[in-house]
Amino acid sequence: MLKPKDSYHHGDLRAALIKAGEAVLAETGVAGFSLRSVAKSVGVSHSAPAHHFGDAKGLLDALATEGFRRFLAAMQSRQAAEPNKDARQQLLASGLGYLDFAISSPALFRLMFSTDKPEPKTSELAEAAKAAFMHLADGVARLRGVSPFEEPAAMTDVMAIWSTVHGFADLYIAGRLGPPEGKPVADRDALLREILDRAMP
Amino acid sequence: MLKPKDSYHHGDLRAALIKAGEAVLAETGVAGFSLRSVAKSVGVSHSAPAHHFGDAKGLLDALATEGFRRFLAAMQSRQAAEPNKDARQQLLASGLGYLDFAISSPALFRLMFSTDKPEPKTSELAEAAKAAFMHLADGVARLRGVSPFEEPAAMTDVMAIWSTVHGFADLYIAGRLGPPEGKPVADRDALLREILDRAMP
DNA sequence: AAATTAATCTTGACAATGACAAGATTACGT
DNA sequence: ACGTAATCTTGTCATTGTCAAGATTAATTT
Repeated sequence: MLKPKDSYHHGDLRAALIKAGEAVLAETGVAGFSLRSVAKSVGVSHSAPAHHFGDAKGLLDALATEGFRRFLAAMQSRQAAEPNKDARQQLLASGLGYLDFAISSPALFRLMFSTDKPEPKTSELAEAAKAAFMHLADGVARLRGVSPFEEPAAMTDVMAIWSTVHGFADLYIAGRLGPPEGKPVADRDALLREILDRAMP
Repeated sequence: MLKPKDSYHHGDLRAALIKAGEAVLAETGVAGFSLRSVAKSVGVSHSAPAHHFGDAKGLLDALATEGFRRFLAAMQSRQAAEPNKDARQQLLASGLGYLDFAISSPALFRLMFSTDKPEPKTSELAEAAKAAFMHLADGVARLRGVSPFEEPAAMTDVMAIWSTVHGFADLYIAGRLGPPEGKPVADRDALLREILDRAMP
């Protein structure tokens, strides 16, 4: 898995482009994102990414896919920190992980939710996004004791919880809910807990 | 205020560019937006917009400013439809107007909240955005009988309500809350009412 | 092991774009 | 009427996405 930089073939270009793409996205935002800048930061020609991702949208889709996986991992990580709590506390913990991810990767978070919902075919992006959604649906199922896909009231809970945490995260990273910097994690978490608690009466 | 197309000066180019810019934004999204395409659709040279808006960000800021004004008008319009209701129903009506705007102008809505919160200087964008926020703050003040700027609990209400309706709108226009098309307005409104109601216990 | 095929990456080109500079045309104030 | 400022055009350059053609290396077959 080495990357001999003096050889014609890179060896692991696809992974390197994704990694560099995330860095460019984090630094410049989606506006300053360009295929050529990513290629340059990896040290390959401007046209090398095309073979792995097709066009620009292909690389952005790959970044969003990787983003959804880390997004799910962030929610699970917060849950794992308090394994013995009840379903409600587990669901709140997921919400905190949701916010963690948005704050740690705001541009990627925006990218993931800016594109229209991908076709539910067998695309990796659609699968990764669905896995994250299923995490929420499972959490509500445990809270209510019934699947949201069978009980409309539980699906309403899903939408209420999702809307609340998503709106909070989106407004937070836009700097519209308070001072962009400074608020310690404890306060931020407590605020989201209180607000999110209302969404699951 | 006529627009003699055969004269050297346009006469009302600034307004025409904003109008055309909104059309381009609605059709192609922010990704396909370009200064030159807007200029071409108005029938002026590719460099004409620069004198009125400086660079591309200048035009986008102007579009966002106009967007916030119509955004506020959409909320007030829904409120005006039921003038004799109590503060809670008025606030819910504002939320429906929030969603109305997001659905009618999704690309513009995304633009308005995608940029970082503008500097609170005397920019028109910051003023228009603040006016929309003040509408929400006033609604909560009427509901609770105290200003959110004096009572932290009321400010928490503001954040809860804003997060909920914003998240719902953002997920809705991304096609993630249900079928992108088809749902009649009545169902959509009823769903948002029920969810938003939880945010103001 | 040698040859053929496939995959990977480079080079070159083209049109579209944002930004800038310089000039042409018109409006406006004195 | 004159001079100044505002408005708009033309021309240019660097950057970008996309495509086509070729060079290099890896994989597969024989």
